Amino acid sequence: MEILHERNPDMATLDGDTGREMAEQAVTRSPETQSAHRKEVSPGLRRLATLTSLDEAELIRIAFMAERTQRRVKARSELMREGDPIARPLLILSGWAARMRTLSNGRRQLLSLLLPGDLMGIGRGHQPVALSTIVALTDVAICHLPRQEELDPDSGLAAAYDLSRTLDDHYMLAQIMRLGRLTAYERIADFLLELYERLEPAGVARGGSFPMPLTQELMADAMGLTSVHVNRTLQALRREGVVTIGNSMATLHQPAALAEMVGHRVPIF
Amino acid sequence: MEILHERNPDMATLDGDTGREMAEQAVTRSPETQSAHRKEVSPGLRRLATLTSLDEAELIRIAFMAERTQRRVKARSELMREGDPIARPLLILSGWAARMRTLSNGRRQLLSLLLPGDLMGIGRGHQPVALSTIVALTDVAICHLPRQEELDPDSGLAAAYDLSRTLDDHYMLAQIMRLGRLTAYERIADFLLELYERLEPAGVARGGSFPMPLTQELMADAMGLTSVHVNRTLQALRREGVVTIGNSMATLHQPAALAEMVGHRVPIF
DNA sequence: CGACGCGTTGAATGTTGTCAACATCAGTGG
DNA sequence: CCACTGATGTTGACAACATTCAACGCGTCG
Repeated sequence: MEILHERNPDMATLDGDTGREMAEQAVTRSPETQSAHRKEVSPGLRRLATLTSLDEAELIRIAFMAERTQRRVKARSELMREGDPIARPLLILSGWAARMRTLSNGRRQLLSLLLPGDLMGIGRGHQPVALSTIVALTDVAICHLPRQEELDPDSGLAAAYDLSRTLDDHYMLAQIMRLGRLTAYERIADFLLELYERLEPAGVARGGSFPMPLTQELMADAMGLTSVHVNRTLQALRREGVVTIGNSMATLHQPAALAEMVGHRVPIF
Repeated sequence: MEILHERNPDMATLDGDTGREMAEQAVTRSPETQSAHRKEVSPGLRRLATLTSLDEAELIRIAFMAERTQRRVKARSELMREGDPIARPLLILSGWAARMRTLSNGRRQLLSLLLPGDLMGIGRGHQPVALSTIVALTDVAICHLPRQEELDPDSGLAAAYDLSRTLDDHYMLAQIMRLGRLTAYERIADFLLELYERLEPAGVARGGSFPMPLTQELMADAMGLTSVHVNRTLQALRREGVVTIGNSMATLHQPAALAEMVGHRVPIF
């Protein structure tokens, strides 16, 4: 089994770099301006903007803050360890991370995924503490965002925080359903559907296709299975033409039909 | 399979009755006053008071509000349905409830338990919506509490809301670990340990013993197993002298040793 | 080249689910 | 008071699902 976890990575090393033109671009983004330099907006900011309607001034402030506070983290390093105090909210600008827990005997469970546009540490109360270790699954870019108390309660960002928490909960419940009551086949199908659904607003998924950086072993840790069984189940899904996986990409060929088949549910908001 | 769910019970029927002397008693409660009428405080209020230090004035207000707004709900009825708006926070004064979801084919999963002192609808944002149906597993008494926005942010109750949310999350993560990576034997042991741990501050568990109103089928729904397998696994636990179950009570004989054996973790706060 | 991570495969084993039957008990109504 | 009913717990035989262990291919990277 491969080993994740490498405490204290270069979290504090590199600064800005991709955040360069974010501010202007964020401002530029309006429903009509669909192409051009719009591409350069980070997936995380794009996804954040889909959560609520953010006005121009807010977008500028967020984009600047993202630029100023951006950090890059290498795959496999720990973003956060269980019990750590969380000083300020963090936004995932790009890359994948996950909350995980490991048992003494080595069994490992991925608790929830953190994808571009997801927030960490907007939790609960004034002294939030990480409830689980967070590991970067790919190279990840993150930035700080204002604490909830610093926000105008009626601002778009405050609403985005609220919605983000609700979605977190929704996906935790989905995870519980998967692990408790779905077969391996259904779990994987449901999981892939969720990935597509969550990546799409970040602008990194289109037409049923999305990046799939997870190894089969990590998928196994996410689904409470072994990597061998994930492998065999993926083969079944491929054989049936449901999905194509390879080259770090996945494609769902009949998302709607598949969702129907495995009873996949989308968030109700 | 037994059918839960009975939409719209007599939620709106009976009023106060056990809440009679709550106010005085709540006030009376101080570390020294251990016995006497103290017994009459509802498990839910007792548990709530253990979450943070509530000053006298706060206790009085809460106890009065509990008395004024108390409702009783019969076992098997729905307290709330997925998608319902949640007008105000609810506190469980006594009895057990659960968040559950059912799949089209009848498979059912208990997502999380709600025990005396647990809160519902302190969720997220200003327009919280129930993410899952909530079913009363036993007869339940509930009451309203103030909305977070109505509280002094520095009050003990606000702190209790924060802590309650954190604990909710903790127990959801525990549920994910159980379902994803524990064997049936470990799941049940871990679950029983959690029950004891959560019921103790409500004053309804002592010396390893606690009320156990769940049928084996409900335990199965909680643990992602079948009732037949729960039955067999419970027999193993009994045979090994780990637990005694019967007469709607359960007793753990070596909680500490059991926790060690199955790697059970307690909340870190 | 060698080491390593990752995906793949086969065979054997283990765990959990399914189906069906029966025991017990509490409650219900004749 | 008894027969009936329904919910719950229990058991056995069997099937299905998932894990384990071990091995190998393939590509990447140093």
